[in-house]
Amino acid sequence: MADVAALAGVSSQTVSRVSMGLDNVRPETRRRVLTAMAELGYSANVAARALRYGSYGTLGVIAHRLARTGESRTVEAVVEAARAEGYTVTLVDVESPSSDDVTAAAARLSHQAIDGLVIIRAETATPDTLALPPGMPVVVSDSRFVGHHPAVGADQIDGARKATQHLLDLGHRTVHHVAGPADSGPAQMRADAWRAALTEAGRDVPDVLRGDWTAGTGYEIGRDLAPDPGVTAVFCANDETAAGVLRALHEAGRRVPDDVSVVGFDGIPLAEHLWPPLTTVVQDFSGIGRALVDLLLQQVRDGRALDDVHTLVPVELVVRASTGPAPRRHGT
Amino acid sequence: MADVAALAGVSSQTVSRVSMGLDNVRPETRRRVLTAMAELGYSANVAARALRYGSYGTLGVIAHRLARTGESRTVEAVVEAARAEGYTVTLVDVESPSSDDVTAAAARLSHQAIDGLVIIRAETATPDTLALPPGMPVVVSDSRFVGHHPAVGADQIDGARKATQHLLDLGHRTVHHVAGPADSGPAQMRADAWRAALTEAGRDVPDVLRGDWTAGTGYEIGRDLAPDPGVTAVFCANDETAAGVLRALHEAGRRVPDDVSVVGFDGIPLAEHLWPPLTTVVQDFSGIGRALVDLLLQQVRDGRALDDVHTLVPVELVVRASTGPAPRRHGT
DNA sequence: GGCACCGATGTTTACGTAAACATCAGCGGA
DNA sequence: TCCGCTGATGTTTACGTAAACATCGGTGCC
Repeated sequence: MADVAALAGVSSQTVSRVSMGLDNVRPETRRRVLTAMAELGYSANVAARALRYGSYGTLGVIAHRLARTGESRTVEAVVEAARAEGYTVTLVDVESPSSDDVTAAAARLSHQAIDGLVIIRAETATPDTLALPPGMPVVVSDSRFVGHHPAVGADQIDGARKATQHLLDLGHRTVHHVAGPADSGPAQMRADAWRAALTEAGRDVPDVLRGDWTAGTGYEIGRDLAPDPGVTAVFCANDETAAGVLRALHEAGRRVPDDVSVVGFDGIPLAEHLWPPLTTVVQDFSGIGRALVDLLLQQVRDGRALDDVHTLVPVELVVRASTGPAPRRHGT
Repeated sequence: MADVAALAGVSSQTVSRVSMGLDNVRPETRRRVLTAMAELGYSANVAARALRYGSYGTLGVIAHRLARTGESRTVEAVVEAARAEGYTVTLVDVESPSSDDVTAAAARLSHQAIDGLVIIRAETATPDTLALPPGMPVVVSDSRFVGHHPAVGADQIDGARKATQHLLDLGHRTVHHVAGPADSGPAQMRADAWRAALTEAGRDVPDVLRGDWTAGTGYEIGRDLAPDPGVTAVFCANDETAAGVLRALHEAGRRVPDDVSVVGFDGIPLAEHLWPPLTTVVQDFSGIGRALVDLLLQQVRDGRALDDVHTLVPVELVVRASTGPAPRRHGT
């Protein structure tokens, strides 16, 4: 900056004014400064600016298993929304969603230069154990922090109800559920809503089949289910799991949807191109990302904590070829 | 820091020494300072430290369409590798891979606090138009920058050759190719290698079918291909595209692999659970991520540019049920 | 013509940290 | 006993920026 000032024959303060776009600089002076800046390849030092202002123009994001569908799409949306607001995003991927790891990540990040923190799917973390720097604005996505930190989540319950009801409407006597891991909040909500929908309809509630979001366990569970003629409708906690179930059904020679109907959850781009195309509950990940950034920036800018805000993002059931009428039973 | 010093009854310099872990502080003094730090919830201000040192402990990453398979897995690996080296990662997602957008993103990022820059799949950008701050260390992944910036890429050529050869070995007369977008370097390399493999084997080279990495165009192209009995083997530029092709073949009633064999590229987790399970060329994304960070940190730490380093990460052909012997032709 | 005011620009200072240098107490050897 | 050395700690300064304040030349009005 001093070099630029010297070259342009002005004071460093004038350079600062030009670089900040203030208008109380003579056009002629401004031009000289800009020329000097270009010539020296000058650009403002962010560290100094952050030091001066106490803010960084950066949001921290903590995600678990970033490469997973929901995570990467949410992160993409957060990055996008943050950019629109003039913020960049610093990312930390935690190995496990345990509160210890999340706390450690939060600590690492808050020692970094961030103005606020987005926690994506802090599955098992409980509020008591999440130690955050005092005054650090936080939002969480899809978690159990609801009531402790502002939160944004897709309407898991509505989605799971719609999926279950869709299958019942098609004439299936009951619906089996391949759930996500027990320590996941969203998995729990989906399972609960599935159970509630069956109970309200007065149907039998089969045991929950416990998956871990991966296609691999979906496949294994599917192989157990396939020989059972009583299984005619399966609601899977996510699309990957559903893909595994579909594969197991194909291998066992059971036709989809003639013998068994399958529904997924998430709405991954590939869902439409599985075989058969998968009926699924589509989440609006980019809406979630925008809402997260929105809620976070409200706090960052007002310097005020929003404790009990909870934004619910609607979901949509998209019906495709993987679901169909229940097969006629013998003697019916 | 001043508050901590006052509370502990020492100078701020002593606080600094404790916070940096230097050992020339009496244990008793250190204890007092640590107590004061804990009491006040003190943690060092990164901006000031960065200002003092001129380095930020942060790497910038520019990605296009972050939620795509290869991108998110590479980013995850970069984040992981960077963390292992004590760096955090700041992320920018560009809307298009054009050099304009990448340049703008690089400019935005270099105004941010970063020590080095990772560009993932800068598809169309050409070196001439990529204006980077002088002295900013850079690595690129899978791009045409090879020879201008240090680069890391999967061995696209070997992978595409293996895929094509695998199909020829199964007795197929030729192999059709559903390519990625024309402006993508990796797509180009895969198409070139496919063409070379066919030519060397003395086979006909069908027209390239131009996709855009999505399952949607794979499906559309698949619908065009399905009615043609001359099409018995299809090599797709990525797994998503292959999923679309599979769907189109199923809908048209062509059996896989009995009538048509299909090969993908990338090795997404879902590939194994498509129907039928997809033969594909598996890329080692986490290896790529590690190599990128490696190459970048060499430059950051030595302050020296590595101009013509090009790390090639091996790929592996994984054969599954989507490929099989060529169907017997009439009269053979 | 002189004075008050305004816009353009320069000067001083503070942000929080850590290196460099200064100081000071205590200890061992001559 | 005194000197010099060593280790612990304090003081000064610089990093690059921008706010706050100071200055200076010009303009308009009485």
